[in-house]
Amino acid sequence: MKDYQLCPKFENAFELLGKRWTGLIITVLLSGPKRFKDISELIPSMSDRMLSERFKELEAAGIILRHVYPETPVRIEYELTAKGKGLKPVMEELQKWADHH
Amino acid sequence: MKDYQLCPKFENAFELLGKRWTGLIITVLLSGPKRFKDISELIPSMSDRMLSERFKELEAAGIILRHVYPETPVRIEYELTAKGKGLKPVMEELQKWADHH
DNA sequence: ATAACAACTTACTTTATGTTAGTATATTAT
DNA sequence: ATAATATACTAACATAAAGTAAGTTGTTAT
Repeated sequence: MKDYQLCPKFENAFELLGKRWTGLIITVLLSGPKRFKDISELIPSMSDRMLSERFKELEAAGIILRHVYPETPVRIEYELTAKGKGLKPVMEELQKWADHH
Repeated sequence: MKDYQLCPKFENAFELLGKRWTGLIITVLLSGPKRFKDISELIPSMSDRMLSERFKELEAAGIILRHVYPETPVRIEYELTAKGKGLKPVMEELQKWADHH
């Protein structure tokens, strides 16, 4: 029964979300811009190394923006782009599912 | 701005979907029960080894069922449980997102 | 007896992730 | 002046996950 065909865009989406931590990082950012340390504390089981790597991937994918505020100490915030915010309904449905099952 | 708290159920959801191939396998199964070879052909970049491993994880998580039909050659089908089918809205939202961005 | 087929499994290599320690820059404390 | 603190990382190394290719099992077909 091979009645289904995967679409490349959908497969691409999973190359991102199918990586560990990516979904949680995006979810946390849906509540507003955050600093490195904030996210690190909200997802304590994730290492700094992974957060740093995921930030770079998400920025390259156009899902987050990196803002540098030259205060002292320097403040760097990560914020979802429109593309990133577009994932909100996905996360909401997933939250519903997680609650039910 | 630490105004967000992750819920454990949601984190669990990402322990599954945050693994490579899991999302695609579930998506393919949303169109109906499939055999090992069917899925393997629908997702050609995935190895048999991974499909086998993911099937076991998904079965253990109560997301798919394994049916054995003692024909010759034996037919084995994998089918989503109610819990598995519950992910349909998630995948639909993700598909929408993938189309727009 | 040999080949063909589905559904895997095994052994080995490569990549991803985890762990711990360290760097750069600036301010504050002693 | 020196040490301590803070943020935002990076580097080096170890372990776990995933990729690759070949092999196994059980059955039917030739």
